[in-house]
Amino acid sequence: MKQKRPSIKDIAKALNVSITTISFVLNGKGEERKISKEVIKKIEDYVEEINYRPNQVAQSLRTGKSKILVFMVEDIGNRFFAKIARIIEDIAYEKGYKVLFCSNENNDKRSRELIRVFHERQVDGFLIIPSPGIKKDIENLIKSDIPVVLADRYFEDLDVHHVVINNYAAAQNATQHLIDNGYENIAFISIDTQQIQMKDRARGYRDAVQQAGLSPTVLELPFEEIHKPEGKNKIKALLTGSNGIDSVFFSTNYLTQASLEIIKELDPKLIYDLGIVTFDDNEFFRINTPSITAVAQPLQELGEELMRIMFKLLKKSDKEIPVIKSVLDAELLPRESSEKK
Amino acid sequence: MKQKRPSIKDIAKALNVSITTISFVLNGKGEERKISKEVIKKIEDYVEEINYRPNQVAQSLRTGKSKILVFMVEDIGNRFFAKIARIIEDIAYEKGYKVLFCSNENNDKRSRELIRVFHERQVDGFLIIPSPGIKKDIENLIKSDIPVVLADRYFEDLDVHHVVINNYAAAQNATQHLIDNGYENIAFISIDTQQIQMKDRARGYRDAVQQAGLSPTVLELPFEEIHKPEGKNKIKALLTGSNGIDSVFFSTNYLTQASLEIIKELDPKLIYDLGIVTFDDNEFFRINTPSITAVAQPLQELGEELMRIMFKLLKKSDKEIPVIKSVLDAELLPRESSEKK
DNA sequence: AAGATTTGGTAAAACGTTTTACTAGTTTTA
DNA sequence: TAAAACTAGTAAAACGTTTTACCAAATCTT
Repeated sequence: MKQKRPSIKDIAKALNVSITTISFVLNGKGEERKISKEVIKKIEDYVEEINYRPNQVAQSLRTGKSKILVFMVEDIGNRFFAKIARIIEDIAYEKGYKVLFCSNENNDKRSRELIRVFHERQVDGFLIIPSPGIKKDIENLIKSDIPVVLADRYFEDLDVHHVVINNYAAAQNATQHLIDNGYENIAFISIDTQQIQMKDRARGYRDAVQQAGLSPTVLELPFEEIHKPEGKNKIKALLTGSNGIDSVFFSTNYLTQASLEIIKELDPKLIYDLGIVTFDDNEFFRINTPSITAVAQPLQELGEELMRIMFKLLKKSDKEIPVIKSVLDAELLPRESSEKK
Repeated sequence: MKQKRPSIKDIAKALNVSITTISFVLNGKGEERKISKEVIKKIEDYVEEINYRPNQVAQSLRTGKSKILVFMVEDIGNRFFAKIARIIEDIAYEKGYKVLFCSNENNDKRSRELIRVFHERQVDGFLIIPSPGIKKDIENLIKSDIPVVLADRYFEDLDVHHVVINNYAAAQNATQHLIDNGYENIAFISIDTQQIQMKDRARGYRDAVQQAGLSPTVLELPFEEIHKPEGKNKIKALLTGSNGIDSVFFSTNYLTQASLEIIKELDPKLIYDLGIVTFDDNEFFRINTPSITAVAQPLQELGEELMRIMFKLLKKSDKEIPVIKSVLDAELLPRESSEKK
C-alpha cells in the first residue's frame, strides 16, 4: 500500500550500475565524469519512467544546503509585509528556493528564538526585518557565514547588507506637501522606538516643519499601546486638544488605521477637515472618502532588490562581497485628504 | 573561524560515552533505558554548556519527519489569507512546527507543482485552500498517507477533512438583510467558478431573493478578468444599466475592492445610494464613509480548527480518524452601506 | 550455587544522498 | 615496448541522527 519512494539504491539495483554513476548523471556530471552516452541515457530514461525525485532531506544533510530561505517580518498578517512576502515568494520559487515566513512581533525574544530555530534547520539565508535589539544576533549569524539581508531598517553601527527606502526624504517631502497645501499646524504621530526608519521619518518631518518656520508636534506611542485604550486616548487628546492641529502625518500604517477609526468615532466630519498623510499605501486609501494621501513604498522593487542581493550572496558565500546598502525612493501619492481645505 | 556545530559525536568524545546513550538522554528516554542519574546529569550539563542543538536535517532524514507544515493559499498577499496564516503560524510554532506558506494563484498547475515540491521535501502535513481542479492530486496525497486538511472550500465527491464556513446561510442572511432594509433590486457579483464556496454563496443569494419574490441579477466574472478592463466594464455596465439595481452583494473581497474603486470613479455620490454588502471583512470597512457592511469569517476560529484537526492527524497518522467536516458560522456586521436609504 | 533477571550501557545499521579515492582495461606517447 | 594517460566506471566514507540488537557485570530467585 504505502510503498516507499524509490531511492538511488533502487535505481542502481534495477539498472545494475553503481549509485555513484547515477548520482553523477543526475547532477549533470555525466559527461565530465566520462560516463558513456548509453549509460546516461539508460539512467535518464529510467528516472523519467519511475518519476524518481531525489530526497531533498538527504541532499541537505550531505551538502549542508537546504534551498530554503527565511523571511522574518513583524507580522505576516500586515498588508505591507504580506505583499512583500508574495513578491519574494515568487522570485524564490523561480530559482528553486522555498521561503519560510515568520512573524517576530517586533519582539527581540521572539526574533532570537526564530533565528535560532531556523539556523538549526540549516536554512540557506535570512531576509530579516529586524526588531530593535537583535544586533548581536544578526552579527553572530553573519559570523557563521550565512547570508543575511535586512529590509526596511538596519543598524547604524553594524555593516550588513540591507535595502531600505529613503525615509528622511520621503517624510520631509510628505510634510512639505502638507505645508505647500496651506497646513500650518502639522502633527506627527509615530511609534516610540529607536529604530532607524522611524527616527529618519521623524527627522524628515521635523526639518520640513522647522524650515517652514512652523513648530512641530510629535506624539510617539509605545508599540504595545497602539491598540489599547491608553494609546487611543493619547491620539484623541492630540486631535481634540487646544493645540489647533490642522493636519497629521502618520509614520506607519497601523497607526493610520487606528487613528482613522478614532477620528470616525470622535466626529465623522473631522476627517474632511483634517489634513492627512500616511506612510504606507493601501488599496482602500484610494477608495476612502476622502481618499487618503500616502507615501507608497516601492514594494515590488524592494522585494526584487532583496532577492537580488540574496542570490548574489548565495553564489559567493565568501564575504568577499562588499556590504550592499540599497536605498530606494518612496513615492508620494497626493489624494483628497491632503488637499487645501 | 567558521567552526562547525558540535554533533553528538563530539559530545560522545568529550564525555567518553557512546552516542547511543546521548541520543537516549536527549530524547528523554534516559530513565526508561536505565541510564544512571550521574550520566544523565553529566550529559545534560554538557549539552547545556556547549549549547548543543541537534541537527534537524539529520533527524528528519532518520525519522522521516520534518516538523514542517505547508499552508497553501490563493495569495499570501491577500488580507484574508495573510490573517489566517498568522494565526496558523502562531499555533504551529507553539507545538514546535514551522509553516511554509505558498500561493497557488488559484491555479491548478501551480498547485500541483507546489504539492509535488513539498511532498518531496517530506513536509509533515498540508493545509490547503484548493484550486478548482486538484482533486486527483489531493487524493494522491492522502493515499500516500500524509495529513491533509482543506480550508475555505472542499470537493463534494472527495472525502477529506476540511473546515469551511456555512456559505449558504451566510449569503442568504446577508441578502435577507438587504431585503429587510428595503432594497428590491439586489445584484450579486461573483466569480465564475465551480468551486463549492462560491456556488453556495450564489445559492444563498438566489434563494433569499426568490423567497422574497424579487428577481436575481447575477454577474459572474472569470477570475482572470477581475483586474482587467473587461471585468471593470462589466461591473460598470451592471451598475449604470437600465436594470435599476439598488444594491449589490459581493461574493469576495477582491471583487468588493475592485468595485468600490469603480464606483468611486464612476460617481462619488453613488456609494451613498447603493446598498452594499460584501463577503470578508476588512479594517477599512469600518473606517470608510459610508462604512461597509460585511460578512466576517471567523478567522481565529478557522485557523484554530484547522490546526486542531491537523494535530489530531499528525498524532494518529493512521487513517483511523473519520473524516472531519467542520462548518463554522460567519457573522454579518451591519454597517452604514446597507442601511435604508 | 546455578539460572534468570536487571542494570547500565555500547556497536552498528540505517535513513538517501554526494564525493573522494580507487581500479582494471584500453589507448597514447616517447 | 614500457610508461603514461585516458576511459568508464565503482567502493566506501561521510553528513548527524535514531534505533535495534546485543553484552558484561551485578543482583535476584529458588
